[in-house]
Amino acid sequence: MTKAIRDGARTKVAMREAATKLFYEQGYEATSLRAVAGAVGIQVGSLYNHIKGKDELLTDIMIAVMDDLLLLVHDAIDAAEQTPRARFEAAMDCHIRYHAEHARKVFIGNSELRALTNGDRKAVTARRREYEVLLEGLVRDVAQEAGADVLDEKLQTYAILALGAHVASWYKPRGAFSLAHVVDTYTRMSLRQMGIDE
Amino acid sequence: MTKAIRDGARTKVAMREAATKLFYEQGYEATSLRAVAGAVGIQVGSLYNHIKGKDELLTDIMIAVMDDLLLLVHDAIDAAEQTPRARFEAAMDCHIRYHAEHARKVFIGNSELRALTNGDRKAVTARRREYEVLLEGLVRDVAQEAGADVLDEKLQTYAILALGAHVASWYKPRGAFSLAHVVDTYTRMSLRQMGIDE
Amino acid sequence: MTKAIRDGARTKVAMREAATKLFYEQGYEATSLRAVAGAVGIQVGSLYNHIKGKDELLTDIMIAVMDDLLLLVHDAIDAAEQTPRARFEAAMDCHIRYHAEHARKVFIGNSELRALTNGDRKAVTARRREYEVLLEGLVRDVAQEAGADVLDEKLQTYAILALGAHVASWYKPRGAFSLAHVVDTYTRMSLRQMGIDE
Amino acid sequence: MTKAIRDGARTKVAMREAATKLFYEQGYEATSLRAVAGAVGIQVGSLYNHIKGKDELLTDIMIAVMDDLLLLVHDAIDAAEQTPRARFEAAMDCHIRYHAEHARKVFIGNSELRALTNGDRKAVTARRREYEVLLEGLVRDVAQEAGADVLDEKLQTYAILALGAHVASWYKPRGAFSLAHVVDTYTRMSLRQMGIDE
DNA sequence: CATGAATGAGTCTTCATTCAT
DNA sequence: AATGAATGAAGACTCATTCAT
Repeated sequence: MTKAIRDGARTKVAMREAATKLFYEQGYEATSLRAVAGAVGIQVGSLYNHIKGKDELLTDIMIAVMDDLLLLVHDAIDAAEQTPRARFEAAMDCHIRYHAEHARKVFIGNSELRALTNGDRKAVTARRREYEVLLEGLVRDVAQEAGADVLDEKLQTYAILALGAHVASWYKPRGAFSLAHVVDTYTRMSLRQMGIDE
Repeated sequence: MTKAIRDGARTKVAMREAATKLFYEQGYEATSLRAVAGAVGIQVGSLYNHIKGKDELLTDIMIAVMDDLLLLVHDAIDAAEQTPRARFEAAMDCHIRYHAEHARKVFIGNSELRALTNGDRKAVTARRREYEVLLEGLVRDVAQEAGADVLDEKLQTYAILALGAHVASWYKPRGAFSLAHVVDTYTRMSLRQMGIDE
Repeated sequence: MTKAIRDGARTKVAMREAATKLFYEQGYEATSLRAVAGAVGIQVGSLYNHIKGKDELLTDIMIAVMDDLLLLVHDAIDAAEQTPRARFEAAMDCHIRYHAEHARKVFIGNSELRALTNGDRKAVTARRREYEVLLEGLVRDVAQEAGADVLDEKLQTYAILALGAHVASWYKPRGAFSLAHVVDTYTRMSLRQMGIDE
Repeated sequence: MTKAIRDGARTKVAMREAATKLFYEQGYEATSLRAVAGAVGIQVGSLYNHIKGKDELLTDIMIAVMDDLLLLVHDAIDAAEQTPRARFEAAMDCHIRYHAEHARKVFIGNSELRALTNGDRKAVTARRREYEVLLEGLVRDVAQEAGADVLDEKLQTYAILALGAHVASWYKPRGAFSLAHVVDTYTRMSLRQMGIDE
């Protein structure tokens, strides 16, 4: 009866947040739009005033994550001192921190790729590939500067990506580890891994 | 007679394989029993002669993975020379190799935890915890023997677990990397990561 | 000011045209108001500034068709020489011509009767009955004048109505038959059918 | 709870009959599968044990009608004396009779063509075309034999098709006209229409 | 042990309609 | 007049599960 919120922008934001929470907790397929609508406080049909379909909700989250991540890491290395070492450390800080602080969105990004339609999947994987290339370049530069013998640049990069994904799967804000500790430890471990003395 | 029995057993195996393939490709929720039955070549209803419900299919896979992994790693370190270093390397070999060779099952194990019922989830996470403790012990021992300064034993163990999970997400038998290369590289990288010279 | 008024009227006309096109192509039930609004270039909600509901769109078309047809045939027979033969021929010309030239509206009138609400259906069927009675009178007169033996006046009238409906289902302006040819042929065939020499 | 009929064949027949009745009364689009299931006495989902989708219900009816009609008319002209006149009269009898006796199915066939998917529509229109060609041949033969001057063979055939469609739209078993009377009258009217004395 | 028919709850989506702005 | 956001009911279809044969 009462026509509730009546603010398109706010509704859309609420939808994104509800979807993020639910997709994280139950998975995309197991989350019904009923549940999303319920969390927002509107009727199911009303969702369609803001999206074309359920998949849009997922695609939006996944693309936004990668865009955010790319933007933030780029900003971080631009803001850092322009030495390979400083740039690498800035990137690692940003990488781990983002994966921890946005664990839910990142986790969705890592587990729901197959739920995307072909076109959307391409859009997401292109960004993931771009991120990978960015990190690989930083790995190469820092290793070269240090004269270090990286065993395999690509596998080394994968190891760093793996850390991010894993952090996103267990990090909790008030858990056993402080974010600073995790960031610091993983950055130093990665440098060691490349054969670079701290 | 024997034929009937043999067929029954064969059907169950086929079901497990079909379920593994489909859960890996589409996810548990997105996979219908109709699809499983279709892959096996029987009707949906017939599945219920072998399982109690859809979740049993998933639980079986996830528990079997952890049991296999625990068994194999235990066997590997038992068979190795009884030095911490040899035991750690044997475990790493087994860890990475298993994650690569059984990528589909492992991937399911990592992504479908939330689809399990409470009881089953506990059974699985208990085994995962057991595996983590096992690895952590090996990490501690090898570090102590080498007099190395591991930055954080738990985070170090997580990094190794992360490698396994990540390998399972991209490794393909006839891909760009040979299994031996991946195993060797990640083992050496992990030793370096702990501050141990090779 | 005048602009607003003019636009309002223009919108209503556009709505009727869009509805005619869509109801003809997809049927009343299969046509959504969204589609009508889209064809007009406005939002769905805006339609309700001009109509009370979807059914009004259909009723308007169907009643207008019958009113047009009645008016035109009446005019035609009034304008013709006042002999039964001339009046019948004038009516046939008008009948066939209208069904061909307004094929879409007529087709809607013939297929969507059951979509009308009871009251509206009565209004339409009353006019259809009136048209039938009008034709039947012309049939009777022309037969009597010619001393012809019409086999069954009602079935004869139905045959003429059938021709109209059928023409509306296949006639296309630039098709294989010219309108003049169709009109002429069907008029002569109808006379023959009644046993009247041409 | 009770698992009702349990006889696939009987259920399918009941579905077809229910669909015919409902599609005739309300139109294809306006008929819900709920209604069909209700008329059959099963749940909506159970319909899908017998059909792939709602459209199959419609397609089946429409194709069966044309197949029946073609078969019956062919049989009728084969069984008739082998003169053009006898063959034409046999066909007309069968044509009108079928349209009257199966008015509902025929009416569906004439009004729901646009509801079919492209492929199915082609299958149906091919049969309709075949029927038209069959009738046109009979028209030509009977006219030639009688030395009659048919004004336009195609339009003449259309007029006969129109009669069938129209009959199907008003004929009721216990209505004002006996079937024999309708058949006889329309046959004679059609002969007259072609300029053939009875 | 497999089948095919049934269930009933649930899915996403579309729709006509209302109404504050 | 037009918009955009909401409603609530209904739509077709899918699914896990049951069970008589």
